[in-house]
Amino acid sequence: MTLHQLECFVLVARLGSVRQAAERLGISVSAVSQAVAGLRHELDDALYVRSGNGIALTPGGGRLAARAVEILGLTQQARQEVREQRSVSVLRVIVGVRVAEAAGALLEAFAARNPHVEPELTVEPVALVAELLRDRRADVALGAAPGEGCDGQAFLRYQLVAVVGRDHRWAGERTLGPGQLARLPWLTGPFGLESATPEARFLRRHDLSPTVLTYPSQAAALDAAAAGHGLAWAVGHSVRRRLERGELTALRAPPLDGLWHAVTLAGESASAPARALQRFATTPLATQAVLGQARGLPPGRYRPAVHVTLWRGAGA
Amino acid sequence: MTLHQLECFVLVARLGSVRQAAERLGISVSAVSQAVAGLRHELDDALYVRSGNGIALTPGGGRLAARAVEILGLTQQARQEVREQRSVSVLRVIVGVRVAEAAGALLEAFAARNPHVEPELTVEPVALVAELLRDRRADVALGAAPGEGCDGQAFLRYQLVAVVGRDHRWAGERTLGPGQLARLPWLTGPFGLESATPEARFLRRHDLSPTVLTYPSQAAALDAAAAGHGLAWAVGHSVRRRLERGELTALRAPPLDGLWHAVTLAGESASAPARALQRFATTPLATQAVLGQARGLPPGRYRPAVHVTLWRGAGA
DNA sequence: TGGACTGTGAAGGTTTTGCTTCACACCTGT
DNA sequence: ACAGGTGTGAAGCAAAACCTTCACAGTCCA
Repeated sequence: MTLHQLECFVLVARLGSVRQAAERLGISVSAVSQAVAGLRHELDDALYVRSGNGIALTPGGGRLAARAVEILGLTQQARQEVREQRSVSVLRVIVGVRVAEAAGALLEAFAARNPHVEPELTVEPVALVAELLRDRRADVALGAAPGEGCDGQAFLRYQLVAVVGRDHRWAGERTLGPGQLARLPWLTGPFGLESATPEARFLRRHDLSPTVLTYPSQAAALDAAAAGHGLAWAVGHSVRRRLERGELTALRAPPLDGLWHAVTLAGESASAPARALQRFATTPLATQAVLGQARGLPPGRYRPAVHVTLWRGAGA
Repeated sequence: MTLHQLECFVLVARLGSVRQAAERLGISVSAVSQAVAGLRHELDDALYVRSGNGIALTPGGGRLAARAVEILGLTQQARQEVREQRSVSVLRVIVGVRVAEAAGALLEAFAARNPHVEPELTVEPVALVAELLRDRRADVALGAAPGEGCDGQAFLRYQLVAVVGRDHRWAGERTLGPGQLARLPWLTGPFGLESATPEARFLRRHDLSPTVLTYPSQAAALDAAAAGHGLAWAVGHSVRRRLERGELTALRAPPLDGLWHAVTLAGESASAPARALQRFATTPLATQAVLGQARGLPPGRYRPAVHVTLWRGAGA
């Protein structure tokens, strides 16, 4: 698979015709056909079939076209990024869903004091975080406890509280045991109940398995809890205001404790900005940013490309 | 720029040493060095500098390494995706932030009746949607009115209402004119106030420019409005329950009307699944899914890779 | 100050890529 | 049936990609 082959194929897929693609590229029809033939052979998929007066992509061809466009877009982006902003380093930070809200404020504060660093935040399943760090897909991980080969620095102790809607029949009524908590549906963020989280450990310890419902975001799961659809675990300080306003009610159950770490690769492998963020996370300034209310930013500060795949297939 | 070159460079960046990269690849040191030299020349950046007993990446080198890992990961993913699930077509759907919540339910309903199609949802700035569709970065766009060369099908009329917190001094008090609305801060989702939205048109019509604050998600902006930080525009039916519960209050102001479309490329260019989704969007079933309360899904249905870039630089 | 080590670059050879031309198979519409 | 179109594959050739070897310039350490 070469970029050249992908370029040819994308054009064929776009224009729906080998001839037109060849014309556009200024080369012969046969050259294009052969480039695609290379892909076809390597991937063992027809990619497209002749259909009447043109071609029609196979499902595999469609998938390849989709990814190929992304790949070519990224190469373009890479070229551009390297050329521009030569003095600014990119710092790739990954977090689990729960840390994500807090991480925004933390990175803002960090970026404000480190103008030569551009943080880039990606949300991933907690279980993947260590692997992504090891594969150099990211420079710093926030949240997960450090795995082997990694160097972690604890920066915030937090409490998870179980919350339900205001009018829930259990609201504030009495002290609830583990078994009772598991009788409500548990409402979670997009990755479901992740096994590395305090609430998952809690379930394992008590050998319980409540119904789990996933929502496209942590905020949506909380809204669903507020609407009375079940129970959600939230970081204490982040829902304090909503509890005060009475939109949510904390259940009388023992809160779960957790500890967030700033993790980098061990030893020499970590970059200087990565170390700097790790150090910064432990400062009072950072703590203040994380604990503070979510504040709006002037426009043009976020450039998110949120990408959600509705995923069919056997669980997992 | 070839994939081979990127592979070499990524390994050098990871291992921090040309020699080790060469060893790992089973080729000579010089071969690796030359591969990188190709990139170096093309991108006009040193990529790394010799530093003591090894190398240190330049900022540009760091950026390239980051993107290169993504690119190589995508090629891997492409290979795998084409091999697996030969019978399932991927359908790339793009939406603006506001449609995003509703689109999840719609795609779920669509996927349930079209087992051979796997929808993939991406959130993009409204202004880019038409361009992305034309560039074949997506198969269907939901929300934006159809541009030229596209084929749009209106499927839902909605109302935007201006909401504030429960205890806001303006809550339910009197009828508010445009000028008064603009005196509050407007709280928006991640892309800020997008010019193609009804509320932006409203502002242009009355030549107003309120303070705008952006939040990392639409839900976060609404939460901020509930907390009294300003005004947010929300799709009427999606906040009905929160209004009933009194968490939010609708201002007495004329609501703004909008119309969502399902847009594909015109004529033959649209794929069969794209057309199918477009047709589906206009059915009562789809309407019901969109208007219904956000419901939780069984775990393992979402596979989001949310990716947020904190972006520095001159506005825009 | 050597010696060991690291990365760079030129020279040279082999393999692969990428292109064109040509022959051919297939579909379409008259 | 036939011409006009489309995509495929073999043959051949020029260009490049890719590798190795070798010479060389820095850096580190005894």
